[in-house]
Amino acid sequence: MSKINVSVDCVIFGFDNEEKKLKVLLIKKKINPYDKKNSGDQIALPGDLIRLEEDIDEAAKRVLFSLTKLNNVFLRQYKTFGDPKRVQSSKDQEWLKNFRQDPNERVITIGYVSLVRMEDYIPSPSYFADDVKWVDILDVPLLAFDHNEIVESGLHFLRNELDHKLTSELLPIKFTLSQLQELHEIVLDQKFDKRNFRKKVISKGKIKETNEKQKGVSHKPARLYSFKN
Amino acid sequence: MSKINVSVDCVIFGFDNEEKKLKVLLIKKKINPYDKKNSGDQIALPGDLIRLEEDIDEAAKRVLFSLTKLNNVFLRQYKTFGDPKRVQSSKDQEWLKNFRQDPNERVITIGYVSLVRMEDYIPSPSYFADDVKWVDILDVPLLAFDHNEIVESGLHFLRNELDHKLTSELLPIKFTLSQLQELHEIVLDQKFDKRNFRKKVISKGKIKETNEKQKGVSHKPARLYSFKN
DNA sequence: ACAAAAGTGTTTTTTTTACACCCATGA
DNA sequence: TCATGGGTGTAAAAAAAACACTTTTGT
Repeated sequence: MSKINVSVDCVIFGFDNEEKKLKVLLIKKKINPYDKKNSGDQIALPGDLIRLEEDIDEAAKRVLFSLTKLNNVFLRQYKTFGDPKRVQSSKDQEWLKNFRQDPNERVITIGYVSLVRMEDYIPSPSYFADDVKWVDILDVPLLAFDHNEIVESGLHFLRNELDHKLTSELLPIKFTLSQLQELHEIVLDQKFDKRNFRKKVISKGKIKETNEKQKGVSHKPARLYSFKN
Repeated sequence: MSKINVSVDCVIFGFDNEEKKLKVLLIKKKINPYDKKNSGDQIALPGDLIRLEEDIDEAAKRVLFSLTKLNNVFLRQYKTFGDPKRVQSSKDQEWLKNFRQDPNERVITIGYVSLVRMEDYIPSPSYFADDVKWVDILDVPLLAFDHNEIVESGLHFLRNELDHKLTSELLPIKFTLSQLQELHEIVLDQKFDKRNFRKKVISKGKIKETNEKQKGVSHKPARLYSFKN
């Protein structure tokens, strides 16, 4: 017999339009209500065991929804973490023993990343999540298990793979080129030249002009674009 | 209880220096000796369940060795396959029922790719492998489970990720630039211009000249290079 | 009229591609 | 001396980077 616990962990990056920052969605896990010291307090990625007959991509969607109520998020599998000791550090045992039959058993986890517009996805804690919040990627605290490593490698993956499919989730259906540029700048943490950025993005042929313009802005209104298809 | 069988599958690509082709390593699985029809005959990737307390990267090495005797292969994890029905097609049940307690149980598999010099890695079947062979990537037959899909996506990954770490396994410690070029041409299935290839590969700074030259060739002997570090 | 972001072209630099001949060796 | 693959530079084309001023709107 060599069956193993398998979980999914979701690294949801949020593009914060107000603070112009990239954030990551973290949950605070419910602790044992009888534990007065709150020693089981844990900040973690939304993640949980997958079910016996569930597709892994489906599991990622379900788990994300069950803990945060986020729905319709495009999730991309990027890496599986399988160190046999990854959940056995002492900091994690307190929580595990309330939620798992055998808290010492290994868990292999499949990592998923996504990138969403923060304002469109208001998470709300549920199930074993006591709280859910967006945390600046520069202020990520010590997390449960190996979740700091999972966040790091998720960010790395995101920056290398930033493309049409991920970015098209992030903007309104109709958006300005400046919004698109800002998105790229925040995610990649790099500045681009306005003219060059426009030339390149238009030449890629993934977006098209609409006839509409911004309304109610106290400057020249920008033309709105949309993604093709 | 939601523990699941987890396996690794190794997609080992072999660079065939004689035929100048890219091949993939497949095993023929042992069938039930009492089954006269040989109906359990299966060609598959080398892969097997991981052990209870084993790191997944270690598992990939162990499994590859246990089935093919290949050793010291640099394996890279690239994707996890988790369709709950992936091992339940009828073509696979015959074999499974001889090797698994419950042949209907799902198995999640973690895919690993590698690229090796065929001549350096002479596989030899062992454990439940009846035979091991290198098969031209254009002649891959119908495989067990979803292994055709795993091979396809492994090839895709390889072509996108071909880099120093993968290629340095493929050549002798000291190699000529023509050997390096040929390797790239075969793996990527593309021709390159000799002068441009040399310029680019030298400018990347990953290789260095040695003072040695080829010996015993009936043409101008080529300078030998080695990878840095 | 002013502030604020939109919009737009040209030049320079860098990178990539195309291309052809002489060289050193073994047979 | 011939056959074989080794080795080299330059020009053209394409892609990327640098750069500054005018326009339209709301206040």
